[in-house]
Amino acid sequence: MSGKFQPDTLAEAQDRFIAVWGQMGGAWGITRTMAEVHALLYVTGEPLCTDDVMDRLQISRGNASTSLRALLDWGVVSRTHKRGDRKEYFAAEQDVWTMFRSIVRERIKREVDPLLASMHEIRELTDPARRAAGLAVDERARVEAHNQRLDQLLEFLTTVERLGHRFVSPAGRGLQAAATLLASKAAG
Amino acid sequence: MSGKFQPDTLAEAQDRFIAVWGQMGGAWGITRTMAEVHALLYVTGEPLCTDDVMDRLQISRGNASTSLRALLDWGVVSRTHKRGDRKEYFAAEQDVWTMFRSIVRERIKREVDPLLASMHEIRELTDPARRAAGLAVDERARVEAHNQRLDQLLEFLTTVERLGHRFVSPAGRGLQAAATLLASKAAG
DNA sequence: CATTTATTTCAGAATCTTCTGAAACATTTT
DNA sequence: AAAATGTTTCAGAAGATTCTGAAATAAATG
Repeated sequence: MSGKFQPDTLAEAQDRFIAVWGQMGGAWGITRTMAEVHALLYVTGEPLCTDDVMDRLQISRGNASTSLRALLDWGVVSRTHKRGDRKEYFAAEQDVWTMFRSIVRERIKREVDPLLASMHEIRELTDPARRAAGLAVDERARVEAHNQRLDQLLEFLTTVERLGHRFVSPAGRGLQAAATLLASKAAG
Repeated sequence: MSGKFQPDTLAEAQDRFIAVWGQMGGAWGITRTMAEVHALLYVTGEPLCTDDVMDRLQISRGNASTSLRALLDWGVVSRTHKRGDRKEYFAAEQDVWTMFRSIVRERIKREVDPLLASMHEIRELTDPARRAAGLAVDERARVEAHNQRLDQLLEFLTTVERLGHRFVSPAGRGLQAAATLLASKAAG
């Protein structure tokens, strides 16, 4: 016993943060391990090499390599090197808003944009100019209601996509400020 | 052949929408089937019973029941009845913004709030007033850097949580308008 | 250019998630 | 209160995802 101070309190806090962050990753469609690796790099604050990650998280080399690569692709982690050391080191982006901006950018690119493209294709299937000729009136009404539903969704998704782009763009600092303000207690 | 008009163009458009919406569900942490059931109810626009869902999506009764129940819990689908019919029918919320508001409300409640609670707990582990006494200076510096990182994240998550609440609240129509405006081409 | 060191890849294993189908439960009708 | 109809639950099966570990590849060193 060494009095009030536990020498590994910091390590414990890190571990718990890693666990919680990993859990969250799972709920939002990225793998738990990938989120854990990110959490480790973020909470550590300094560059770690593959072996550091393997040892701390108790995962295989393959898994560590794959997760680090994925984090690089997302743009939330970058490579570094140490003088006189052949290994690669990895460091997480330390600014939370910048990190979040990267995540938004990638998710729009990977999920929203393809979804919008598909939705436009689907919408064209029932484009009245090309398809409605010769329909019975009730069928025509059904197609029109369908089109209204798709259009509503398309408009919504387009708004989301535009907001996202604006947030992500260099000028998007403004949106960050707006968000902070809108979320403040003052803005009633 | 019946000329230009394909009698099942509507059904094809619905099926493709269901597929695309289901796929998206997977990427955002809800099950594909649940998203498909929701897509079916949304795109159909009228109440369907369990058997309708089973037949159209080719899934088991258990799966249909569970998915519908989950959608009810999320608040994006509601129960209905038909006169002279003992079955329950299910209809999706038809307003996209209302639907999205429900999703945001639930995700904050289920994922952001618990995350914030855990983060506060973790932050307290390294609360300087209680823990820093008697640390070597370098260790103390490390703990302080750690605390700054957690605080940054906590502040960010709190902003997200507040924005979400404001969006979801009855007064949140204002935020919807703001979002639409900010995403418009006009707002340069 | 052979050796050492570091990184990536990927087939199969382990694990986790989702689905089925039948039994249990609930409700309404006769 | 028995029968008929509709709904939920859940154990095990099916399926999908993630992980391991060793082989292949790449890069640096002497």
